[in-house]
Amino acid sequence: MKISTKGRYALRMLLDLAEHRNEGFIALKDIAERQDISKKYLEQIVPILNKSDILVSNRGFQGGYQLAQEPDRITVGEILRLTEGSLAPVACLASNAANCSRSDFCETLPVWKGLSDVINKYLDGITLADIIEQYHCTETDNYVI
Amino acid sequence: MKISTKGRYALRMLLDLAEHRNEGFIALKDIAERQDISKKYLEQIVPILNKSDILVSNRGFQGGYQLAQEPDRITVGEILRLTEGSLAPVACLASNAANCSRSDFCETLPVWKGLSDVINKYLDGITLADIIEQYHCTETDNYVI
DNA sequence: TAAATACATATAGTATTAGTAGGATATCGA
DNA sequence: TCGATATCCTACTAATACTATATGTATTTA
Repeated sequence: MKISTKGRYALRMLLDLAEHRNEGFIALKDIAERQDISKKYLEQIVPILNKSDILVSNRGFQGGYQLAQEPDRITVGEILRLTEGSLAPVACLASNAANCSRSDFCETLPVWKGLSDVINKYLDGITLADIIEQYHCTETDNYVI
Repeated sequence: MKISTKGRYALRMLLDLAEHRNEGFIALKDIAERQDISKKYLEQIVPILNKSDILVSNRGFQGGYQLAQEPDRITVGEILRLTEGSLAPVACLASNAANCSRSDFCETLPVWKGLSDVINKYLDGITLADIIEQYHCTETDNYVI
């Protein structure tokens, strides 16, 4: 029941982009250095994000990445669903799930369904802008739905 | 971000015990057959639960397992924390976590902390009795906090 | 053209998951 | 006491996922 490095690094990368969003295209090299993440590994994560319209990229000299939307329009749920594949806590609830033979009489399915809803609802309620704002606040409370 | 078979099977085993709690000690063999889970694999999961006071076991002829508490006293959160090790969505929040060097200035930590709280709160709000009651209801809504 | 950068693909070690398998040990009923 | 039944213990294994590293190609701008 863990978020993988793919999801965590993607979030940190996009946060980094959000905080430098007035500096033109940001090279992956800079993000990798600031966040202390292998650039090569980030290169593997970027295409996942690039398929959606979260990122805009520019190749060549002084190329790099920019956010395609304002930080208050990008939610953590959106990022993690892309990178983790699915936020469903059991395979039978994932969008690409083969139909489980037990699903018709499974007592536990509603529990997992409810858990999935709670997780998605919480993460969809947090934007990149929320995280940055909270970080520069003295307030250290958690996010609430 | 998945609950493993250990946690899912443990929950189904305890639900089975809850539903047969007036029949004395229940043999693992019977649970394994009813739930269609390998008995040998269940034998591996049981000791984890047996360390806490969720289960009472009886060896020998006509031995087996019983719930040590009423089904409305046993929560899903309790079961899953035992079998999954921890329900923390990131390693640095697990109880046995080595201190992460980034934790002092990590922007994302509050997000994970909040997610962890939401998950634990939801799962601690559901008991075995809740699941059984809901299953025998026509109502198919999800659990709510 | 040269340098910097994104993009693509292949490889690989390590850890975790999800079991199997076999036997040892304890306990109960007859 | 004996044997049946059941829990308990310890390895072993195949498959998969995780977490990268390595190498090379395409593209852009100065």
